[in-house]
Amino acid sequence: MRKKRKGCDVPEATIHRLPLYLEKLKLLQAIGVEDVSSRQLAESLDIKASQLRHDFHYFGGFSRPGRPYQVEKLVPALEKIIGIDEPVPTIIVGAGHLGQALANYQNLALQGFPVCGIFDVNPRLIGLEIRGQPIRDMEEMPRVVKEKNALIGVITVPAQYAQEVADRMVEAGIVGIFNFAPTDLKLPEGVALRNERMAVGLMALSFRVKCILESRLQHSPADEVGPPGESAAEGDGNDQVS
Amino acid sequence: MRKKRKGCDVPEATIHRLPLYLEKLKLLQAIGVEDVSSRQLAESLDIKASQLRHDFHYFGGFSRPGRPYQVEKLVPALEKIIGIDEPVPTIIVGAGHLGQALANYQNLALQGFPVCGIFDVNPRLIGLEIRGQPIRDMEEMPRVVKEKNALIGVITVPAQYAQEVADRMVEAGIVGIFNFAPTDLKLPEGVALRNERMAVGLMALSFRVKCILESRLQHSPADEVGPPGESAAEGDGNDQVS
DNA sequence: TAGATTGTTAATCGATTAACAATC
DNA sequence: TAGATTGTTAATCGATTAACAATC
Repeated sequence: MRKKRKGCDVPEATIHRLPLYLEKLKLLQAIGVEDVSSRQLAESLDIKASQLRHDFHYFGGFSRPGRPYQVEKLVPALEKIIGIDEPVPTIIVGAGHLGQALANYQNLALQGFPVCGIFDVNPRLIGLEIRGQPIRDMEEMPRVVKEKNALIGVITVPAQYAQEVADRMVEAGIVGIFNFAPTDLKLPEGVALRNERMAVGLMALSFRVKCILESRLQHSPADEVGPPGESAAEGDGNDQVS
Repeated sequence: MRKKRKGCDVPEATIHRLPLYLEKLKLLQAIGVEDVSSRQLAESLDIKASQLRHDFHYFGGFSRPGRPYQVEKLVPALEKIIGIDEPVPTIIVGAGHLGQALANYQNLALQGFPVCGIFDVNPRLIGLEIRGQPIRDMEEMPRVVKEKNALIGVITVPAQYAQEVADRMVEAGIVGIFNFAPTDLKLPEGVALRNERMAVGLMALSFRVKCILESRLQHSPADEVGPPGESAAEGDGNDQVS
């Protein structure tokens, strides 16, 4: 017994690859592929086969050794691991442009996160319907969370209200918070947090863009547009320079 | 001369921390703080001071040794490194809910990414104004990119159109692509890509939520809601279990 | 059997952290 | 000077990759 705290001491990097594996496997499933080897699957994701097997090894028992993976078995196995083998009821607090956009985004439900409540404090928004669902008064949030057993809460309010919203979510029983507000939320133990900061992503991209522009200047001074290359690439799920 | 390809061989992890440093420093600047030590700054971001200094060391010359950092100097230095010392003109292709939400998000411009064009192919959307800017026909995109010197393109179209949009952006001269569509884009060399997949983030969160629920069951079987803890935490900019 | 494949351990690589001389 | 701080190198840690026995 080394470090076996539940089934949860899995590296961050591995956790972030699980959804990518699942996505690719669902595509294969859709076109009727039955078996897939670690080499094939890894290749299509631009990673090493040994990394994929190493990742799967944290959970184990996806295949018999010597035989490739069966898509039909691997898909539900990954869904179980990720925790979306049954729908994860999700609420959205903040019915501004972003909140409404998310509520409208049908893919969320398809991927296992049905929106079971949208809330705001703005009386002008309350009552509006989005995909058959009314925007509700924030006061109703705790009741809805309990009724629908909502587990995940998405925060799309302005930064100054985010902490208060988070506190009320936690009190209502929300277990995971998906935060779009650019603030550092303080949460009690036993609540998961993921910050989704678009500005951070844009700035990382900007850094690369700056590097590319600089290298263009070096290679072809006085050119308006650099010469287009040819190679292509996909990444670890986020970003890279092609 | 070991590995000195331009100024761009900086670890991913470091690049992603730069925006966080900048954000915190701007907050300090706003409340009139003049000097800040690596220890203070690192503490407020829940990282080690040595990591912060190590990160800065890739660029160097932010302070004289022995003296703390001067906020007034560090802010513009970081902006320069990230590439937002002057505004980075940005276009959005796809004026659906998400595209409109982003176009409305004033913070983008404030953080250095003014939206200089919003495009779609849907005639019902073309002509609508968002914050004084009309949604334009996709055909106009190349012209606008050239006129405004747009560098970054945001893709908020359905997945099946994303590759075509990306191709046209690259042809028009876009250097960095911020992709919200859940597809693997193939890009020529010399174009930076960042995928912003909300589903991936939600699934990583779901994994944690599942772990938390399991551990609650272990500790207090037959309890409806686990006992709230107390500690708090901030992360590396993304996610963690508190 | 021969070839292909997995699960699993060991080797490599890179990022984080610690240590400390140089500086103020 | 003594205390605090940085820049920078070395030590540690963790994640990726390679290797290979076991299996089909």
